[in-house]
This record gives sequence, C-alpha cells and structure tokens, in this order.
Amino acid sequence: MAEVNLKKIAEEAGVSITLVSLVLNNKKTRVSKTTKERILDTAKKYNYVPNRLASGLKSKKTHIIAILAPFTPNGFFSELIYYIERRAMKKGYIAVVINTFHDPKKEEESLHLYKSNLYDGMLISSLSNSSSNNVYQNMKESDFPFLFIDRYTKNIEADIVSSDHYKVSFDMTKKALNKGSDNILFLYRKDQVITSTAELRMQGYQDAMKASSKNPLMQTFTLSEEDKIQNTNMCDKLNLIEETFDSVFLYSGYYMPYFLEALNQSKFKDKKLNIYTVDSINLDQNWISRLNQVEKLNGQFVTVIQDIKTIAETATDRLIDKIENKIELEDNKKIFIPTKYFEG
Amino acid sequence: MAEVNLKKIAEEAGVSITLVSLVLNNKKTRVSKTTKERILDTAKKYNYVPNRLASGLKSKKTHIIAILAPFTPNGFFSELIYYIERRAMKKGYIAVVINTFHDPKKEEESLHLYKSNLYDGMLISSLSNSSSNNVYQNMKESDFPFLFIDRYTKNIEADIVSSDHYKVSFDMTKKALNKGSDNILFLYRKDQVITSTAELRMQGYQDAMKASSKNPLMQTFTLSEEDKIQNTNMCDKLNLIEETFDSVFLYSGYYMPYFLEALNQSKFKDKKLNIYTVDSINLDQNWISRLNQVEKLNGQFVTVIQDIKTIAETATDRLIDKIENKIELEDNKKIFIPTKYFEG
DNA sequence: CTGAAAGCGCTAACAA
DNA sequence: TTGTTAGCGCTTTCAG
Repeated sequence: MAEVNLKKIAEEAGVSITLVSLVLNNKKTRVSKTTKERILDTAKKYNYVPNRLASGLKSKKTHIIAILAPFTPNGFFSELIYYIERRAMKKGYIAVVINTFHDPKKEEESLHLYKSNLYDGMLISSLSNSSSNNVYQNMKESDFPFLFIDRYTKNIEADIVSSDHYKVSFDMTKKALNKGSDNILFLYRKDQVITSTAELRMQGYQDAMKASSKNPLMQTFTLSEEDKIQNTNMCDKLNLIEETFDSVFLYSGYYMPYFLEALNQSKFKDKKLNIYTVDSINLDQNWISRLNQVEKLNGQFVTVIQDIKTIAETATDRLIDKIENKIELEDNKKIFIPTKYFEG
Repeated sequence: MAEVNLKKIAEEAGVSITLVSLVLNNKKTRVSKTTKERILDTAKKYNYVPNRLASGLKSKKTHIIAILAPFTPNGFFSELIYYIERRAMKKGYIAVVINTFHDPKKEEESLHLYKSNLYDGMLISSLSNSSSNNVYQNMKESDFPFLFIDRYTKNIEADIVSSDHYKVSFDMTKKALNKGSDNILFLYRKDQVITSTAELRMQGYQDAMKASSKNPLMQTFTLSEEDKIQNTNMCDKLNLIEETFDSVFLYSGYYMPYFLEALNQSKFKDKKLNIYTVDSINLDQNWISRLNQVEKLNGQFVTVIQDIKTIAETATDRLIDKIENKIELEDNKKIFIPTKYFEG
C-alpha cells in the first residue's frame, strides 16, 4: 500500500503539486472547473489525508490544541474535557488531553511541549504551585497562545476562565449564616499540592465568617484511591471532630458520596446538620444518587452548581480566537462564568 | 524569543547539526566527553525541545498513540483512558484521546487520521457498526498498528483486548438461575447504534436462558442526557413492564443509579427483586452510592467487576510492542481479561 | 490559469 | 570522532 501524497495526486491528475495543494486547501486560485474536479476526484479516489507533520512543519499550524488537566477519570474535569473536545471539533480543531496527574513534575514536563510545535495552543488547569513559573514566562514571551481554565498558577498573569471560586464561597457562607447556621465547619481534602480553587474557596469562607464575627472552623480529611473503595479514612477523621458545629461546608461536591457515607458511620449519624457544597450537574450520573442520600438528612442541603459547559466553551472559543488572531484581545482577562444555587 | 533549534545549538557549541542530533537522541556515536557535555549544556541552557513535526516527518515516528473512544465524561471509558495514559507515559509515549461521540461519522473521520502521520498507533473502542470497514481494511493493508479495546467492529479481524463479555453474561445468568431466580428480565438501553458489548451480553444471557429451557425476557429503556437529570423515561419504561419477572439483569452497572431511582418511582417499588449487573470498581466514586442504595433492596445483588486497569495496560503494552516490532506477535488475537464477582 | 523551486527542522546514510 | 548532504511532504512566493 503506497503512501498517497500530493505528488502522486499531482501526477495522476496531470497537474503540479502546487495546484493540488491550493485546491485541496481551498485557497483562492483561479483554476478551471475541470482541473479542479479532476484534482478533487483523484484525492477522493485515494482517500487522501494530508501528512499533518509536513503541513504543520511548513505552515506552523497544526489545528490541534492541548488540554492540560490534572485528573480525568471522573468528576469536573472529565466533563470539562468532554465539552472542550466537542467545541474544538466543531471549530475544526482537534483537542488532545494531556493528563498531568496532579503532579508538578509531570505538569512542567507537559508544559514544555508547547515548544514541540505539535499544538497551536493550550488550555491549562494548573496546580497553583509555582514550580513551572519560568515555563509560563517563556510561553508568554514567545506569544504561545494559552489560557488557564478553572485552576491557575499564582503570580502568572494570564487569561483565566472559571467560576468565581472566591465569591461563590463567600456568598455561600453568607447564605448559610443567614439561614441560621452558626458554626460552619469547612471540610477540605489535605493534598500535597493545594489548588487555587481550594485556596480561594477557603479564603472566601474565612472572610465571610470573619465579616460576621464568626470563628472560622476548618478541618482536613484524607482520601486515597484505596480509601475511596474502603472509605475508611474520612470516617476516622470525622470521628475526631469536636461537636462544635451545626453545619458543614464541604469544599467540593465531588466528595459528597464519601462524606455522607463517613457521616453515617460516625458519631454524628443522627445529628441535625446543614450541608453546603459546590458542584456541577450536567452529565453527572452521581447527581441522582446524591439527592437520594441527601434526602435522608434532617438538615438543609444547598449546593452551588457550576456551569461546566459554558466554562469549557468560553475558554475554547477564546483560545481559538487567540490562535487565529481574529480580534484584538484584552490581555490577562479574568472571565467568571455565573453559577446557580440548588437547594433541596 | 528566537526559536531554538538544532542549528542554533550546533553553532553555539561549535559542532555540526548531526552531532547535536546524535547526542541529544542518545544514539551510539563516539563523541569526546567534552563535546558531548558542551552540547548537552547548551541544549539545557536554551531548554531545547525538539520540533516533533520535523523529527516525525523524517523518522516516521511520533511516539504518540491515539485512543479512539466513544464517550469520555464518566464511567468505564474515562477510567480506561486514564490507565492507558499512565501506562503510555511510563513507556515514553503520549496518549491522546479522540472522542468519537458514539457517532459513526465522527468515528470514521477520526479513523482516517491514521494516515495523518501524527500517531504511531491506535487503541480503538469502536462501534460494532460496519460503516468503517474499509478504513480498517486499509489500516491493516498498510500495517498501521492498532487494536480494539473493549468494543470492536464485527467482520474485522484484529487484536482485541477486553473482558469476555459473552461468557461473563452467560455465567452470570447461570449463576442467577442457580440462586433461584426464575424469570430474569434483561434490561438494556435502546441505542441508535448497538455496541459489540451490549450484543455479546445479550447473546450470553439468551443462550444461558435457553440452555436452561427458560424464556429470555428482554426490555429496552431510553435515557437521554436530559433524562439523566430529570430521570423520567426510564421510569415510564419500568411501569410498562409486565409483572412476570423476579430478577433484573441490567446490562451495564453504569445505569444502576438511574435504574434504582426509576424502580423506586415505579409500581415495583416494594417488589422483592434480585439484581444482576456488570460493572467496574477502581476509581469509581459511584460505587459507595450504589452500595448504599442497593442495601435498601430486599433481594440479592450481584455484579461482575471488570478489571479496567489490566485491560488498559495489556492493550497499551501490546500496541507499543506492535509499534516497536520488538517481538513477533500473533495476529488477530483475542485477549480476555478475567473478571470477579461482587455479591452484596 | 499554472508551475518551479525554496525551505520548514530534523534524521541518517555516507564521507572524511 | 565528526561533518556533508539528501531528503521527509507540504506551503507559498514568484515567475511565467
């Protein structure tokens, strides 16, 4: 099976390579209708697919964008990626996922790929960690199109598309206080590397508490991949907590199933408890399960719903605009996508 | 910020381009220690990253493999992809996900990318649909490395790595019958395009029923993305079912939350019911929620657990072996990864 | 309307 | 031990 390339098609159609290239790429050139058809026909006949390495090498464009995200198996990011892929495809781009595995080294390694000429741009959900600062700096200096999506790195001035995590958390806490919650316990996962999201939510919570002259009450939990199946550690942690809280602000809805299970196994099993969290709906199959479990609570349940689809599409559109230089874009813009409440 | 390429490094280090290439690629060449160090140092200084378009164009190798899968937001495939990425990365490859959106046209379009020279090989979870048959044929004729993972296309002879869906379903049905289930209802989602997996499970169920002189009892349900949130249709369907069954074989555990919710809203709410399904554990956060809900059932619950990690790693290893031609590989081999039961 | 030709950055056979 | 050189397949300028 011989490789079909422009040369072969040119020979077959009795024209030059140039003309084939121009016709197949829809470039404006005045070709006779018949030659054009002859070219298109032979291309079709051989099911011609351009060698993207060659065309990219010359044109400096691959029409591929990379998504750098920390964790794809489930939850927020897999949905985000799904919507980005869809949007990119609609606009004639391939979106490619590079998993950074929530690991600063992997992340830096992956970031360096911006120089590989493989990708026209990058959407990055980064660790807030600063170990990759110099790479970002280089990307900016060489005008490589990229923007942060949901999670960003501190000290790097760049476009960001996300929910307003700080405000969401601040408002939620205020709302909780207004609803009569007094001692709200902020629960968050203890990670080697803290994300900008977690940090902002924590800050929002703390500021709202202080603004109402309340004492912030915070507690970490741990949950490894094994724990997720065994569901042990989170329970242990819960039992350690002093009984000085009437509400829980779980920093991410992703952990709701684990939290509810842990709660059920803890000494707080029958406590009247209000629960607040931040989540996303969309394609999430867990939603129903969660609602079911929440129904059994004797307190209130409020969650903020993030609009993943709009986040994904806004970011994709903006990145592609940057790549194609269509419009003059304001630099280092923060775009916050509105959220909604769900109360049940 | 000037582009750093081999030429620049060669000039800087006062050697030829060739030598730089050889040294940076660790090719066996006898260089003096000092020149080698000088080359490595200048490369490091500029943070040199090779232009993969250029190197790929010449060497015909990109060290990138593509995963073609139908649906990434959650469930089986996102985990599968996660493990493939991890394994590929460990072996020096980048794994790139191309979502086929469960759409024959998109799938065929994506398959054609094998000719783009971007990917050294492909792992494919295909529709069983035959519309792409000719592409597969071409891939085989041009010796492009690929293999099917979990889902395959009928009539295409190729390597397959998956659970033995037929046997799993057959054995499960037998087990159910042995446990005293008499009238087992096989519930499956009505799709425009039926997958090989669904077909094999259905076949296994039917054959096992017939082997015990029982009447196969089957029913489809529908569930669109909107339904997933509203959870309407599945309930409607359930209410239509005649009360001639004592057990349900739900063809995929992915639908358990919806099924249980639907059950709860149906006229079978308090019926004693045994439930059988096929699922995967690993990173799946739903697991706990499901167990919780299943606890409320008054019948038995048995599920087959697929070993996603092993499926992913076996497939990745084999594809890379094919790419690197390390060993003589048997053609068109079906590799079945063992499963386990979970009874609760 | 169409073609010749240069060259993108890299690899590898061949020379020296 | 190191350098010369010929492409890989495509895009694009410039010349007919």
